[in-house]
Amino acid sequence: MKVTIHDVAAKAGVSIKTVSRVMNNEPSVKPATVDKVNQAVQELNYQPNAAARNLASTKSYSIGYIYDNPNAYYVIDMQRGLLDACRKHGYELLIHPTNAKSPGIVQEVIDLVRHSRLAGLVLTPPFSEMPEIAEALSSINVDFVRIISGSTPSPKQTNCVLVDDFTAAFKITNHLLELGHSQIAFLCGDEEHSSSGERLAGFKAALTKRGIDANPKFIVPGSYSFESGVKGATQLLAQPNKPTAIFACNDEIAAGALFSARLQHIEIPQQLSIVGFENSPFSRQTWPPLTTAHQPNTTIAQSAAELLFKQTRPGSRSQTEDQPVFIPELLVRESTGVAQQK
Amino acid sequence: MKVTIHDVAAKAGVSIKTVSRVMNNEPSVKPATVDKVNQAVQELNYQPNAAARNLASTKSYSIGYIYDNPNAYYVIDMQRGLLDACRKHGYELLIHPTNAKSPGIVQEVIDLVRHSRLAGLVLTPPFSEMPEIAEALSSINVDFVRIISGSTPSPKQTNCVLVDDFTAAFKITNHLLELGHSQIAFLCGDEEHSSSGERLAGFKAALTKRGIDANPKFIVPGSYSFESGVKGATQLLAQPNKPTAIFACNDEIAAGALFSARLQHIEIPQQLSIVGFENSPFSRQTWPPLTTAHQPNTTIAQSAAELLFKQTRPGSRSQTEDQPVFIPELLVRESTGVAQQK
DNA sequence: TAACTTTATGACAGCGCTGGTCATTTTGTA
DNA sequence: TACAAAATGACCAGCGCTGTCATAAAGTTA
Repeated sequence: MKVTIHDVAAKAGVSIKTVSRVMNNEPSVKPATVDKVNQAVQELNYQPNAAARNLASTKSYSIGYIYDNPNAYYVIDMQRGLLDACRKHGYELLIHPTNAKSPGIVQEVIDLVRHSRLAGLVLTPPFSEMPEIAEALSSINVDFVRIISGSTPSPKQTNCVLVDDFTAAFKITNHLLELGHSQIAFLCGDEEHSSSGERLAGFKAALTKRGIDANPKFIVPGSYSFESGVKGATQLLAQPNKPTAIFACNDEIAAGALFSARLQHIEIPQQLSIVGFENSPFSRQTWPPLTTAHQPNTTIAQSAAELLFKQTRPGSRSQTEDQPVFIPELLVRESTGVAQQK
Repeated sequence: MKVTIHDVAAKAGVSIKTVSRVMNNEPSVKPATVDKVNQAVQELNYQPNAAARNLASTKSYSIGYIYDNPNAYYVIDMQRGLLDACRKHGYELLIHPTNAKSPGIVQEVIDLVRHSRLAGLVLTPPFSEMPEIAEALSSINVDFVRIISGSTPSPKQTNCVLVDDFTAAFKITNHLLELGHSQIAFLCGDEEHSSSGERLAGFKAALTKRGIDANPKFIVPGSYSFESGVKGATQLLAQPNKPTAIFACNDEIAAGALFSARLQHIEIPQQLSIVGFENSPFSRQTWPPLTTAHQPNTTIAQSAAELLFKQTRPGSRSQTEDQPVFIPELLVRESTGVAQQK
């Protein structure tokens, strides 16, 4: 019922020390022994007692997830992925909701790490994009992994999981181009979020490749909100020269755009195509459902946690020094259609 | 920097055991000693090490929060409240996302409690409404607190935090009645959720009090989703005898109803009033913003955690034996207006 | 004031694990 | 076959705290 390291040792016919070695990926254990132990672990469903490990070890066995994201769905997904990875490795996850804009945020993070003796931290936007946090953590020698928007792994930032918004946006734009659209507008998200810039860049690149110049009037600044989508789309659709498609920087903006179009009795997708980004739950609930880009947040989170564990326990085997890149995947639904003939 | 119980003991001039007693509100410590220790704790900014406590104690210093709620906003709010309470009492929070409908769910919960040695559990719907879970937890002697829909504290269930959906629904309905509406329809949520039944009951009670009979055709079964709202409202508005107001069982349904009305060029609130329930973030983002009932989820969660701590540590002083009841508060926004003259 | 009960406090073991040291066994290599 | 190298075990201390039980201080009674 309560499985301890002793039970595993007995079952595998080795000493507890060896079990400990296996659990911690320490070197100089024969592969055959590793297998034996792992099998016993499996059969007994052994999970190391995190409290005991934390207490005994100078290193710690818990990682932290700091969040301040109005997007609850994103947080929940991330959490789940982190939790999965933690469970697998016998780590604990400490969640810490906070306010990214609070002036004492850096100190708060440091205190958290110190007090809870965290092995490391997973940072998502906006924290992953705050250089002062990264510097502070480095200076006190705490490992962390950042989930950021980007396409090209750089040797400098080995501790990053990249979400390739650029390529995803490129693909989405291509989808619209293939449907015959050439008058495509872009509704931006918050400027501070690099994801918005990356997506815009991917959008522009796809147009350029087709020899189309992005119409500056069709690029509307805004923020990641429904209201911003309503406002942006209303503005666009009031122009004499209307776009035939709108690329919204995320699903909320797209929902706003959808709403605005509906108000003006514009048929979707017959008269206007709209795409979103993120594949949030409500992108399926709009009418028509949104074409969007799916971000596998749970998987991304898992991968971030794995990367963190590798850093934290350099002794571990399978040292594939990789920097994961995730490309959100195009998800075609009913909000996009063939471009209207002029 | 790393303050332990020994430091506090030295500073206060007592043994570590006494410090431990004070930290746990154990009886039979002289008030003067308590003060001495507390002062030392304050001066050193001592916080007990949760890992060590968990390891040493048969009881544990962490509580669990099991969730399977598609409503991410709800989960995030609950989490925050639980976290606040935990921090205050030096507890840890263990979150466990799972699938409530999985056949092995009861065993899973038991395993979780056993393995992580939880002091107790906070249950929200749907878990709080599953008798088999409550029974299983009772049988293995694990404390838990349920957050459930209800209005009258009962001596039987001392371990409940009540959310008085009945009264809140009553008030919302009154709001509509006061605006002159008499033809009010009700869009139900999932039947399994008792909240839907409670809200309906409150709705009916308010009508009855005004001498109005609820029109059975105006009570539409459904589920807590946008689609359900679209469907229900479409059905209602297709009838020759249309309601002048719709009470949606939650904001998502209300958003769906709003959407349906908009499709049919029905002006809100001039031609039709719509109310939601929950005050979820997007109830502010619809157009017009929804009149709704605000549920203080974070506060509710805090109170649930406090109640749990009291159960877990019966030794503690200030034993106010209360059963908190929260009444969601009417929040009037722009989706409701004076009833149209016929 | 002695004898006894109650209350307050302390000494000590041990929770489950890791880290270190050293001895012993097994394996690989010349 | 001899010897070095790798793999494993035995053992101990200790992480910071609580539980148990023994002991000291205070309060009560006759």
